[in-house]
Amino acid sequence: MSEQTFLVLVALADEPRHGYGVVQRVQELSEGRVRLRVGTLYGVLDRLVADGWAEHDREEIHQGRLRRYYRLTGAGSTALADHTRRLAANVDTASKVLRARGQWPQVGELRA
Amino acid sequence: MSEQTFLVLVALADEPRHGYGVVQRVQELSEGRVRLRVGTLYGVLDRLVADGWAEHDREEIHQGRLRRYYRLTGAGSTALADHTRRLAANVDTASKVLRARGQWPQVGELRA
DNA sequence: CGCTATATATCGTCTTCTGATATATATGGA
DNA sequence: TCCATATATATCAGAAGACGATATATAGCG
Repeated sequence: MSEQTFLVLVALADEPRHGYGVVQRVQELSEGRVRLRVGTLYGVLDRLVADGWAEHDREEIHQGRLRRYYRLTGAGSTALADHTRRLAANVDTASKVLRARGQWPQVGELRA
Repeated sequence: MSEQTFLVLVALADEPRHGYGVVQRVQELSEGRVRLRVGTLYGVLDRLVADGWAEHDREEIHQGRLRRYYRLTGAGSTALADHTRRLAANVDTASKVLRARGQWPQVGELRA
């Protein structure tokens, strides 16, 4: 799963959001690192719906503009949890190797 | 950075390895989850060298078969550390949201 | 009146992963 | 002896996915 797809799932896990809202939320969540392009967003959203990980929520007219909301499904939530565990395992693996190279904080080092 | 590229970097950070050795190490590191195809491996390796994240090490004949070793560069090591921090931040972000949905262990829950 | 933000959607291109294929030697079992 | 499997390299076509560009349209601000 790409970082883009992952962050869209996190954004939707928070609460149902419309496309543009997802773009903004992803930017917030990644502290500005990931600026989701609309071309990417709609591709991701379509795939999530096709895979049963997200579904259409309501539609709203907000200040004269249409907002199409999406919400996370149970399967999507489970997939997100699974992937997060996978990422955590990778971080664990990498930090062990990096620690041996002196490129990762030793235990207690941050408190020193 | 894809999980494949990430795990190749981790495999090389450990010690210099040849192509086939990387495939095996990645499988170990991911506990069997990621089975790197050779088509993927050589593409990743070529890109790492082109980006200055890995470089050719020695060549050896081992039991009549050629082994072409690759080693991680300083830039590669830094990139790996950066990406690992990024993954850790994503895990942190996702686990907060999942905890609110009751899909992530609460603090202390694992010890209960 | 024009710029920026909000909001949707599509399309071609590029990068990257996958699966298939090719070649070759060593090892172990039938 | 023969065949399958493991080791080891490399290439190529196809598919998936991200990106940048583009299009359309309204609201708000200067």
